[in-house]
Amino acid sequence: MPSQALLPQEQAGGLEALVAARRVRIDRFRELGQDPYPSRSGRSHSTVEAGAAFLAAEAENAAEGIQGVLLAGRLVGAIRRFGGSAFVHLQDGAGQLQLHLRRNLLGDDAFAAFLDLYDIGDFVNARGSMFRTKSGEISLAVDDLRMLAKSLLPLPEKWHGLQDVETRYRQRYLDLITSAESRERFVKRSRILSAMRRFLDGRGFLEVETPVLQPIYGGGAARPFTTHYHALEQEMFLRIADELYLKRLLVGGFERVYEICKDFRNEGIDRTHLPEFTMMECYWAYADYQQMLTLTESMISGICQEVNEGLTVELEGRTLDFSTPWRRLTVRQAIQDATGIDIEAHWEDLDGLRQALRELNLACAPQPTWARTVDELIGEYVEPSIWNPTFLLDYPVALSPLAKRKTDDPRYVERFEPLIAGFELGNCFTELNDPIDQRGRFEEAARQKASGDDEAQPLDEDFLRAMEHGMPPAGGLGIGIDRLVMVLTGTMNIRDVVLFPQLRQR
RNA sequence: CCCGACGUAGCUCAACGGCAGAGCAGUGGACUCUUAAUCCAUUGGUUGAAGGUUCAAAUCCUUCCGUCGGGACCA
Repeated sequence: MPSQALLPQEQAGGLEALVAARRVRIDRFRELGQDPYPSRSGRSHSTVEAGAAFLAAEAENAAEGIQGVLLAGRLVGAIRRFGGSAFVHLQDGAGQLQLHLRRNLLGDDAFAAFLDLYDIGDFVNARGSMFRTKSGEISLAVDDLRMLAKSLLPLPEKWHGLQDVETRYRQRYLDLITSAESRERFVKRSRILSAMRRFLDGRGFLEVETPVLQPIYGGGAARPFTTHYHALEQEMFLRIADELYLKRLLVGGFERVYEICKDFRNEGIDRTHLPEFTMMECYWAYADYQQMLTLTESMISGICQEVNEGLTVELEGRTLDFSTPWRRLTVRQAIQDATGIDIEAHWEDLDGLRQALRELNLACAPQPTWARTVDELIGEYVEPSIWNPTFLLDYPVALSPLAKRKTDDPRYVERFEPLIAGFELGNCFTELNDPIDQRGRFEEAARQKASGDDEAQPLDEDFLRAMEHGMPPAGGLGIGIDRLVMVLTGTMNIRDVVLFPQLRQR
């Protein structure tokens, strides 16, 4: 047996010894004329299909009929050896199934080879017949076992799993192998995305792609990542939003468009922010923000119903209720409820608003403009007070350079944000399509930038030219996909819904 | 960027100024229905890195690296 040959390497100790022992086994496979990394494999059933087939046959008293089942997957957990037999679980993309290996079924040589040459973590083909153990677990009695891919490094321990947060992010594959919960969360993320695409496709929206690298960034307030494009010898920005390009498509005659893509914002990381995040933006010509509101409500509640088979989600021990209709609340009312301040009493009066804050002893980081101060009040006092899905409506025009004014009160714009679990899930407004008003708002933003607001958007002449050719009235909506996945999966940290969150390079 | 906590065997964790340990995994052995298998034996360490204090440092101090939490910045 090859175990004799392991002794010298064993003295090396630690991980090196574990790897050295497995390398010896790879050599042993080759000495036996077997390829430890064969190109061909086979499969007749997934683990779940095999279990289902067995149950169906058992119901007809024909359980012996399930023979010649060929599984493919990874050995996981622990090998439970009993001299002449052994148990181990095989995990594939669908689930797990227990394998029972017996000397009298496999033969002496094959059984010895299993004990000596196979490790937890290896990919194998296992062929056999289905049966139920004495303790009732549906299992495969293996009559042929083949190596598909020998592993060199050990998997995390079976009982505690992978606890180290950093390793879970840096080596996500280990997290996925050992944590069914994590695996299911990412499966659900995928289902949420496909449900959203089905919803939008079903309403006549066209999925499009727009530039990630942009010569001028816009469509939001954020610091961008910058890069240099050598061939054109010019500075470029990674997009902070795709809004201005999607609107160009409205100008071009597409009436319903959407894009699901990564946006990049050069800002800090916390439970609800990552510098690289996924956004869905959609634009609907001839619709306004009220129609978009209905669309948002039915889309998100519909997705929740579809992926969770219900309208409630448990998050941090509390219940989120996605039943429609969601609560509606104006910005003015929400700020008044949360702080006692009526923003109309200090309209576009930065000093007056600051004075009111001081009088009420409200902690609020100093902001360079009136608009940013109102924004700060929403972020500090309104958002944390919201739990169930709520539409925050009607923002002051100074906060929203791309939104259309309300016809009955031009101090405000037709805009809402859906708030859930203390944070904003998205942003929506009736899009500004008056090119003269749009130019004025850009110029106002440029003045704010000059007066210290380094997040204000730069003027985009090319976009203005598009709008000057005529843009239909439209509603536009953006939904933060990562945050949507958080609330629909009951996850309180955005890093747990992103497969490979950014970490500092080590 | 600031404050705090943490970093020990492949994994999960002890030891908190006095010989660096356990469980799991691994290795050798017993065992043909286990599922955290059991039993016997056993390998495995630059205690994140560098420096300092001390007779003696995983432990105390300094700097650096990394992660987490909070703040700052920020949708």
